[in-house]
Amino acid sequence: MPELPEVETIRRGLSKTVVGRVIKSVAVLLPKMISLGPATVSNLRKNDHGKAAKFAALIAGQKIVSVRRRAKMLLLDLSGPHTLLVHLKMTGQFIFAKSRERKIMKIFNVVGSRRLLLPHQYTWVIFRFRDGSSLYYNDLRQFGYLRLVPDEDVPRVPELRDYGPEPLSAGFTFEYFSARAKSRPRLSVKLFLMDPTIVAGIGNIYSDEILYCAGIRPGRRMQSLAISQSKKLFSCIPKVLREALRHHGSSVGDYFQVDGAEGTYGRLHRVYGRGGESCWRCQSVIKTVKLGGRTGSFCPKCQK
DNA sequence: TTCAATGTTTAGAC
DNA sequence: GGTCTAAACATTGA
Repeated sequence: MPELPEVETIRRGLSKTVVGRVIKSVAVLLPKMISLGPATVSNLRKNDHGKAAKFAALIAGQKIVSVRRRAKMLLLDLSGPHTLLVHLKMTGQFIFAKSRERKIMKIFNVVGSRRLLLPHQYTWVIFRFRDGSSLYYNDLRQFGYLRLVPDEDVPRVPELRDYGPEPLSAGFTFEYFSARAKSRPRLSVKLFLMDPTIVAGIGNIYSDEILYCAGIRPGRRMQSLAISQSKKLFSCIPKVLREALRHHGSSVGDYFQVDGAEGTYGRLHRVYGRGGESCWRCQSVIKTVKLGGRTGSFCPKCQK
């Protein structure tokens, strides 16, 4: 569930907490979560035990110099010649805990919630710093990964290479947006927004919210959009993402900030996750539609 | 016991 | 190459 606003919030949290700290040791509790080199997903499934030891040995003694973000990927620059790439996928979390004391946090499952003590049954990697603080990587579904890559190989990592422009950067222009729209005329507008090679960092939550902002139904084909709708859609992308960022993202599912706090944007969702409820603007019942196996929610009156 | 749901990314068919 | 479908991953609850 972490999308651009959530991952950027986590990046900022890591910048404030772990940057400048020196890693004393790393505990890898589930070797399949980590990998070495510019590997693709197929290599991630290999599960050799030497891998975890090598991973830990390469990281121990390193200082975290900075934390960057590209799309939904986090890049932790280490003082040595490696960068740690982290993708949280659906349920990955980074939680920072001062000193050695275990910190109480919440893990929210798809339905319901429980409070668990850290480290818990979904903690897979623990970074222990020289000053006694710790950074926990938790991942209920185990879909995320931590990949240690030599600095010179970072540009060759396939996902990083293929990402489209950052929607909050100057490189994301209306000219680019319309050119890509022209090349995918039959694609539904929701799947267009969610395609990471077109624009980075947008998933199911924010594609729904952006389309509500733009007044466009998720199933509309790109070629059917009027110029005015195209422009509105383009302007809603940074508008919605920046608004979500101001609220530290949406805590639906398992997303939490690095300090364990929730993101509050979920309270402001106009359509996502609100199928069957009424639209705040016009009171119509929010409908849902399946597109490419994904559920999209929209207001049938506010969105055309 | 089976199956749908969940999100991202990749692979394959047409 | 565009477009669509399915699969992989793990867990949960209906």
